[in-house]
Amino acid sequence: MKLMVIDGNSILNRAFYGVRPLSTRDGTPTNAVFGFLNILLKLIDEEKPEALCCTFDLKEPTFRHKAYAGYKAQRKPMPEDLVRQVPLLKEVLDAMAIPRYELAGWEADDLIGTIARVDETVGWETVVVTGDKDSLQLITQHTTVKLVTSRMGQTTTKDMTPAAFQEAYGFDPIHIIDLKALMGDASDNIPGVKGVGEKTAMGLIQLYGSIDHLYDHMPDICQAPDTPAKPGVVKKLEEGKADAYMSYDLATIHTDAPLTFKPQDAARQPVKPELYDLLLKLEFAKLIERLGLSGAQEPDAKEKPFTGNVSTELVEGDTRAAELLEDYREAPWVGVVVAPGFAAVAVGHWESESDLRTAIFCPDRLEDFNGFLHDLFSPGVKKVSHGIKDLMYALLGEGLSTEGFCFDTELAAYLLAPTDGSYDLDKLGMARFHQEYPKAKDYRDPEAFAPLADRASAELALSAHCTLVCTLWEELDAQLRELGLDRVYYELELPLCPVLAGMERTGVLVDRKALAEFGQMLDAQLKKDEEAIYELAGERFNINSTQQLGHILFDKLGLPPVKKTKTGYSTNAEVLEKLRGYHPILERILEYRQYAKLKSTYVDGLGKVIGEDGRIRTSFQNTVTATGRLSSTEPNLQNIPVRTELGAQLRYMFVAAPGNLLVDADYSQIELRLLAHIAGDKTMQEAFRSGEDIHTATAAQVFGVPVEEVTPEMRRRAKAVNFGIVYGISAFSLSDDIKVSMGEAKEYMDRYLATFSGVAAYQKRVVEEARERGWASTLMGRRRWLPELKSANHNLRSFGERVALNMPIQGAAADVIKLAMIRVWNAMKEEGLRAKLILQVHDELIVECPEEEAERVRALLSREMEGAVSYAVPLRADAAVGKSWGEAKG
DNA sequence: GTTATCACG
DNA sequence: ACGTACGTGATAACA
Repeated sequence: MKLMVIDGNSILNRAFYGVRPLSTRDGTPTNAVFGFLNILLKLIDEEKPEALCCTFDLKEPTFRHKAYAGYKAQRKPMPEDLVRQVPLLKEVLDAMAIPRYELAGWEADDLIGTIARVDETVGWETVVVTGDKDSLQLITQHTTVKLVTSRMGQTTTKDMTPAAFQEAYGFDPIHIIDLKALMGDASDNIPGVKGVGEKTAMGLIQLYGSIDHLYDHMPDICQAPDTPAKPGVVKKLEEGKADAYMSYDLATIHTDAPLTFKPQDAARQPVKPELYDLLLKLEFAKLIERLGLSGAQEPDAKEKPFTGNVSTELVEGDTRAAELLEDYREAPWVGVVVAPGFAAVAVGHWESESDLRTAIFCPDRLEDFNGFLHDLFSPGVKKVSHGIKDLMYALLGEGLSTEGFCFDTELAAYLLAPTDGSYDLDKLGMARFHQEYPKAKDYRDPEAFAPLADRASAELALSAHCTLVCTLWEELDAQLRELGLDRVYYELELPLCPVLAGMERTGVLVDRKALAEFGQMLDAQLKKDEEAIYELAGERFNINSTQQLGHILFDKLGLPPVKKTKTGYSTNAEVLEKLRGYHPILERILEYRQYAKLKSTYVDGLGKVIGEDGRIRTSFQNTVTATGRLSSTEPNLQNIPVRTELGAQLRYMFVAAPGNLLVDADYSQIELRLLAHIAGDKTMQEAFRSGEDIHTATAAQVFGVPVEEVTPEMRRRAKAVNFGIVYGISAFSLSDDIKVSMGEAKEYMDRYLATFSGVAAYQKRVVEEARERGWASTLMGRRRWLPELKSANHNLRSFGERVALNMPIQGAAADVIKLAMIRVWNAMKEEGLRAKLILQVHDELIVECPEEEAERVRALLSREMEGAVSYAVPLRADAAVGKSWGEAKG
């Protein structure tokens, strides 16, 4: 029989620092509880203990530490956000029927020790779960300690058995007390022997085992062969003997706490019904699902989404449909949810203030249905939906209009919290109404609609989601206005949706034949490299495996490992480049890697998604990035190679259709220009107005030489500093990037900030402001929440500061090009052009148009992009025409 | 599912 | 004392 005892404070603490900040909608921090429960569930899964309990420290000064009053407690106080989660966790544990043990005057370690001792006497095994090494002394044949470390949401555990401990420390677990007696433990206020540190103490304990034994051999420890004792240690040990024995007592876990405990008391029990409500309150939807919980009773009336009634109607027959359409035309808005392939459509609207009607239309008679769709999606019916860009893409495929959409709940939820990651309707409903809703996949998946048996539940989901859209959107709208996000929403994001849907629908033509030939060439090269590599390595292995490659390079060939990853040797391009001169295999591997990347990701990857018409249709995600940029998936067309000559050949395979041309326009240095404007830095603004290359101009300023005397190296460094400034750099990273000493990097940055004093002042201002407000924002008001700035974790806080520096710049650039896209779209429409926007790559737009329009489009693109905003520094957008992307760009 | 690598701005 | 640049997505290996 096995009992698992959890060191509550320790694990909660690890979880707090290991899990990114999370909170409920009302601001209650929950990350530590979340992390704790994840660890707990994982361990229960792994260990399957028959009994389970948890121990906690109480705040009072503890029994053991009182014994040594001379040592003042100097433990840092727990951060406020962690303190608040302790009672929450205890509540959850109670609801899970997991007994808690806490005793005034006794440390958690003592309670754990006592529990483990009781277990042993009655023949139970004990697994101690903790993040602290203090408990290691409890290890016996029947007691193992699971050491938990948690970082970036990843939990790793290490099972410390007597053997594992021996392996790691070189002595028996019980002697960890002796070790601490010598070296002390600052975090536990154990002094140890003055002048004896970890190295010496380890050596001595490995050799002598206990301090008793050590002091018995005291005078001659320096004579022993292989002694770790340096001269002078004997004296220190003798002087510190009293300290050593006192520390020994302090370090000893007491296993005699007055606890009435039997392992049977902690036997696993079913969870209590309260758990569901509690987890709901904490907004742990995933955990509820994982535990298979559901509410025992009907949800509380006040938790209902609204007080009105919902009626759902399955619409059959076009007479009824036509009737309802009349209502929809008159309603100020209707909520619309569509199943894939228009298998079914749910429409909701308020019939009176308290009566919401949802109607589900099914395409039993496809012809009538198409007529219905045509009317429903006409500009006159104002529609609210969830994820309208995708819906518009589908509408375009059916030849339907994309006009008349007045709200998108998904887009709104994204703008309100752009780092949340996903904005499924059921999640939004859960967060708002503390109620469970069907998952979207229930009906979005075309498969879900196919079998007749699933149809009813799919309809139910449709209706529920339609209700959600109807009841959520006005509140989301109010929140947008409250946060000043309404202009970004209504003037930027919403009007961009039809533009994106159109781009996706148009797609981009790919020269299949050229791509295939390129692939064959790569294959041939790959084969050559492969053989050469096997020859040079003396064996065949999987070159794609970093593990096997690391073994060949660093173990077999004996090359010096430059860098390590957490799993082994690093073999990335930077490392291989550095080792290049040492062995001919390295260039081959570098070359192989380049070819392999091009082949697998681009030639094969793109080849797989070319449509029947030869065009590739990416999906531009508008609810993904934290800064407001778009992202491109399936395939990603925003990372097509360009930096190497070989890779850039791919761009010549993205072509215009016969009789057409591509026009490519990109902003020149948009982020730095925006920085100059936002920071109000006159020097930098002037540098841009002078028309000089900005990196050269920067170099001239920073190095104090005339522009003509700027060397390529100076320009390269200035460029790196410019980039670094935009990213919120540290001197360390800059030095790493441009391979100069830290001091030199610091020097560059100081000179840069002295030259561009406006930027320096801005940097200070923007971080402080973000810290005070809790968010960073762009000129147009796009917002990113930055709870990291208040984190107790230094790394997280620094990250928050860099983001506070970067987001307003990257975000502003994203805002500008989004605005430009809308302008370009409108202008092309107004001028009656057949030109079509097809791609956006952050600071670059690509249009396909009939040959005869190309010149006009080129001028239009430059004009509309440059005129999107009017700031202190003019924006520049260069446009060029070509038969292919490569041609138009080059 | 996570990790390492590498493609882009 | 600490750990190190912002934002993305796809692939192959490995657990």
